Amino acid sequence: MVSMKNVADACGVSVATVSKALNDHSDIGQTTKDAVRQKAKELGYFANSSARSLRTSKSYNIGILFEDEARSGLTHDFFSSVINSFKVTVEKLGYDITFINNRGTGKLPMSFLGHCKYRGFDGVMIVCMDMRDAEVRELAESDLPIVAIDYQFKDKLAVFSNNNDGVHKLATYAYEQGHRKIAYIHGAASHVTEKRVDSFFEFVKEKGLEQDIPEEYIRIADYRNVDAAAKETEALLDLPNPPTCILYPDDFSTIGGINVFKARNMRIPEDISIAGYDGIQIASVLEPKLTTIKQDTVGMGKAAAINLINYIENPEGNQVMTEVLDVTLVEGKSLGKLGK
Amino acid sequence: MVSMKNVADACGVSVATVSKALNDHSDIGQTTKDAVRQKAKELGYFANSSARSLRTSKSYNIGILFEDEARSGLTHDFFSSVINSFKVTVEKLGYDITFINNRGTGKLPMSFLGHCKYRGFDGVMIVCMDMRDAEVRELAESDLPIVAIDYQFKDKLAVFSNNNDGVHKLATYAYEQGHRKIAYIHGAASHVTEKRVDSFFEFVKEKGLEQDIPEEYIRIADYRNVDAAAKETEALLDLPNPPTCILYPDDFSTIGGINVFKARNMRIPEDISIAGYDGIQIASVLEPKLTTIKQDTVGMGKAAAINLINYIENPEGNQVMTEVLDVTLVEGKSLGKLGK
DNA sequence: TAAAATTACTTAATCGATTTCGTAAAGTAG
DNA sequence: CTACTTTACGAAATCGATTAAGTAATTTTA
Repeated sequence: MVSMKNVADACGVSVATVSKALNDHSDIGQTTKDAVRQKAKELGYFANSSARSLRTSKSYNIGILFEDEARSGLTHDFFSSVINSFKVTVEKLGYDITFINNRGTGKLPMSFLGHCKYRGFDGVMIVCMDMRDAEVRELAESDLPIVAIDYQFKDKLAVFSNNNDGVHKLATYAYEQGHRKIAYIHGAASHVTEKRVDSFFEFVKEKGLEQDIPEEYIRIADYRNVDAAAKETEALLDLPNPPTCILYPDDFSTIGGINVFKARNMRIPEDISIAGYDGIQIASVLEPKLTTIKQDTVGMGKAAAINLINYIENPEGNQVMTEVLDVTLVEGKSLGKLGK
Repeated sequence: MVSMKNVADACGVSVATVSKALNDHSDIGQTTKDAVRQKAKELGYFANSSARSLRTSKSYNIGILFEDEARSGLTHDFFSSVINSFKVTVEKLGYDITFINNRGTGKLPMSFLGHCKYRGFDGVMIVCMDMRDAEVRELAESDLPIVAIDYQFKDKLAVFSNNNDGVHKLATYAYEQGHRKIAYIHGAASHVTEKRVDSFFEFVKEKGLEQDIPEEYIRIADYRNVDAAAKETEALLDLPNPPTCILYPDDFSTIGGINVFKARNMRIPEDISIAGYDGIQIASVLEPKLTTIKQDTVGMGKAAAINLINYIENPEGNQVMTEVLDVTLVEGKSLGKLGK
């Protein structure tokens, strides 16, 4: 391995000079800098991050804590999009990303926090975890700079998608299209789900739809679970007084509904109106084009990255601790005017 | 920061003893080991990977080189599934993963190889890159342990999905269902695409279908591009002598075809038969269920991880340098018997 | 019982880069 | 021509952990 020592020897200068030359310090002459850089390239010198961060306590590495309950891992549209945007942004800012796990490195087991300390991450992004998990809490209560997605830890950074607004906007849109009998199949219990459901009930109260929307209209199906969505759709359609519009937990889940409608020879949106949530690619290619709420995943990843790194590099400054990103209603063709 | 020094002082032993105690060396007494571990936990000691790898030249960290031409990044079903499986497996084996980039760490720019040397990765997985890129070549020609997905670098490990077999199997299945006029919309040029197309022509020759399958039946549409697939589908249907069966570049692309058929009131598989490729989740939830070739993404990621780490830890041993994973035909309902 | 072996540590060098402090040489001012 | 700056570099400590080599104390062997 070629080290600064080798370059120094080859140039006839000291290691200190090589270090300063490569890092462009002001107290090294231009001639020397050029010579050192030239030789470094010639010898195939590469800096050593271990040595550097050992000395400086700066790793230029961000940990990502990401574990999907459904174990779909990185194949989860929403989260992988956020993560990808986060990755691109931190890389642009000169940082790398490494995934956090609690399996331990080498042979020794290690908690999430232990892993972060071990790797010396400058900061951490937490996304899509069971936030009540003991190890996650331990991490969140540590002194590390942390940004969480769709969750607020005490005194930590957070980036939210406007979940209240999303469902409210969607339901209101359905209302404006003339729908009153609006059913909502929401995802499995979580902080995000809670907010969405609350916001749906707020909409109901706001429009005085307590009579139109009975309890049976509110159902639950795991996120991204087509079969579960299909099952709940059947149940809704079999009600004596079925809804005219169904809101699904997410875009993917609508496929479950669509299959049921097809089997029953129901047309969208003539016989039944539906809407998804997320605004992932599939929403725009289904026929009819899905009406949905697009979450700004790219914006979320980017904001998380920028706010986190700003916090890391400037811990005293005025920080954006919490950022809420707007969602947008994507008007497809799946939610039509009632009676049209 | 709590270091071994602190633990050593608190225990009244030397730093060496602490190190050995924590690493379970045989020349430390059980009493001392217990005491040291106890104190370490008490003081909140965490090992320091920088110090460790500086000393041992072992990082227990694997670099992943992953850049999608289409810039869909981690949201790409196939690749993200391979990566996820790779991640899970290496973590089980005590390694972390970090993404490689060439934006440089800190402030200095850095090539892919430079980045790998800088971080001291023990090995690298290359997936889904333009393998002819100069920087990729530089990396692939280095002395680093490398495993590539669906590509063979000289003297490096590789894991393939059986691309020849896949298309051949699928086309043959269509043939057995009575189809002769089989069109193939293949993906954009790449090593993988080449293999698949070759294998299709092999099938044509094998069955003597040169007359049935004219040149116009072979078309090109970017992978995962619904619009492009739709366009090519239209073109195929508008031929004076249209095909009875269309093979698409991937599962997602079939949606483009499905939309076209819907618009033309054509039923699947009664009026037209189709098949996808990949076997991602969406294939199993579409109606009708898609006939497709399932690639063993989980197996690929796992094999890549196991072979790479085996190579790293045992460079002299007998290595599995190249592994080809079988694909399986998933019989859906989208490719039917002709004339039935 | 003396010699040999085993046990349980410690000492000190080392990995590669950064950084504070120091200093010789050259330049500038008075 | 002397005194003060400025420029350009070097010496050495340091970050935290590992490990070869050494050593004292204890146990075993002959």
